[in-house]
Amino acid sequence: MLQPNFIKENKDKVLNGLKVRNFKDAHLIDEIIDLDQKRKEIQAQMDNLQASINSSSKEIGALFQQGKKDEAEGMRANVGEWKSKIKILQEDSTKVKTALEDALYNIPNVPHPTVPAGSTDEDNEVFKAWEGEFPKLHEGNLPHWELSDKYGIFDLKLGVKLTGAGFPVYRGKGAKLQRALIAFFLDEAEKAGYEEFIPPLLVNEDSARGTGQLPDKEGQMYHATVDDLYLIPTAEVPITNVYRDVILDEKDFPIKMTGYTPCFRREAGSYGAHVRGLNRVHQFDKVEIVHIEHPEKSYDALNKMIEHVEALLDQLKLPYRILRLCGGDLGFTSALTFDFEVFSAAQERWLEVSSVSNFETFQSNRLKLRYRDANNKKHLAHTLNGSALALPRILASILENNQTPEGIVIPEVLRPYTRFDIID
RNA sequence: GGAGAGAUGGGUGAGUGGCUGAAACCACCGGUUUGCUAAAUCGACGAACUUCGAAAGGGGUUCCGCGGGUUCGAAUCCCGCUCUCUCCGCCA
Repeated sequence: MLQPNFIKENKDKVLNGLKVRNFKDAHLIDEIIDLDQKRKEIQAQMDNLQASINSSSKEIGALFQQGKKDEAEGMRANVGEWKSKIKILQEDSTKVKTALEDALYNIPNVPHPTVPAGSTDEDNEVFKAWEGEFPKLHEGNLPHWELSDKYGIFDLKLGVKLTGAGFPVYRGKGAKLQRALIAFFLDEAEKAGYEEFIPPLLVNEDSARGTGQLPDKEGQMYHATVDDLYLIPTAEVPITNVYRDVILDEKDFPIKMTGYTPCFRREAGSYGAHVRGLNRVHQFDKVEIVHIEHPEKSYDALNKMIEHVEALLDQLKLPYRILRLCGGDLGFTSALTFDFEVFSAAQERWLEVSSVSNFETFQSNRLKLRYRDANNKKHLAHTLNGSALALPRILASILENNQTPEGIVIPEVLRPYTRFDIID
């Protein structure tokens, strides 16, 4: 969520940013400025009345003590009048604040200047193309879901029986490979200086609001209504919320956290083409990395996170490319996002496996995540996160790219974890 | 799930209707002192909104778990909620 003052002071910048996103409701900007002004005016009136009440109350107390009841009674009448005025103002104030908040919740983050204009994923910029070789597959190669059936790696039909569509059951060497990937990703994150967390998989409304899943993406989360908790769609939510309502010291930066969690996404309305196999599921595993940074250093941090994800893909020897998301494809809360796509050779498709974003102060404003500078002034910190990495599509591309007539060859870096080198 | 107790500033903890944004102690920070470490001593020390100011800083309002109520006046009284702790039950 943007701050009203920021919007007021950077109106042109905000409007231009919204244009890059193809954002239609630009009128909300003026509305916000007006509502905020109105809010201040009402508040000032209320404060003045309250100040009068407070000082009168003191006098009344003194008068009673001195036994001057008549004078005191007279002042009580005034106070009563002021109180009813405040009550009326209070209602206005609530209305204005609600309207202001609603409007603010509808303004997405201002894109970074390097974000290209555009409306769909076709307008994303290829930031780094793949310049190496693409895997050459043997005759009769198969997409990963058929490989899975052949070798017994994961079972979607069994998932339907146990839960429903989109809940894969990994078994045998498939399960071990999954565990190996998680351990590999976590170990690499640890080497890069991230502290590992195992957070709760259910979060409360405050947390979901803090990172911006609510109210924007309510329909994407599973909601356990009896206890009013949400299944996390990504570890970003609990891990970033560790620092909700925290005032950091400048020297605490950078804060680097990682965690493996299953992720739950309803993916409402996204059935159809290209969702076969593991391409899109309701529950998947992911290792997430989160940075909390000083505003001046957050883009350096973003670069480091990109390098970290690249190193993972290099080590797995998967062909990948990096996209800089255009305004239209950029997430609501993000200022700049790079997507990583891995080439899955049997489907001959690029599959998104990671998304690395800088949210600048958009999340920290909701989170009330601040730091004190050298002069003891408080400022909002910057938050960033990225997948490092999301498992299902990595698994899909490993299966497809590494298939041979003899079986599926395990990438070398994973063998210490799997303790087998082929699935046959 | 049943019974009871509690929730005050970074921590411990006082405060039961006005003099309390909040004692005291500890921690943190700044100064003085000291052969070093330590100790001693003095001072500053919460947050949000807002207003004046170039800034330093000053003013107003709000905040003692959250929400509502009583009252001229609430940390203090009343109601609802949430959470924590203790005991019992159940249990990986």
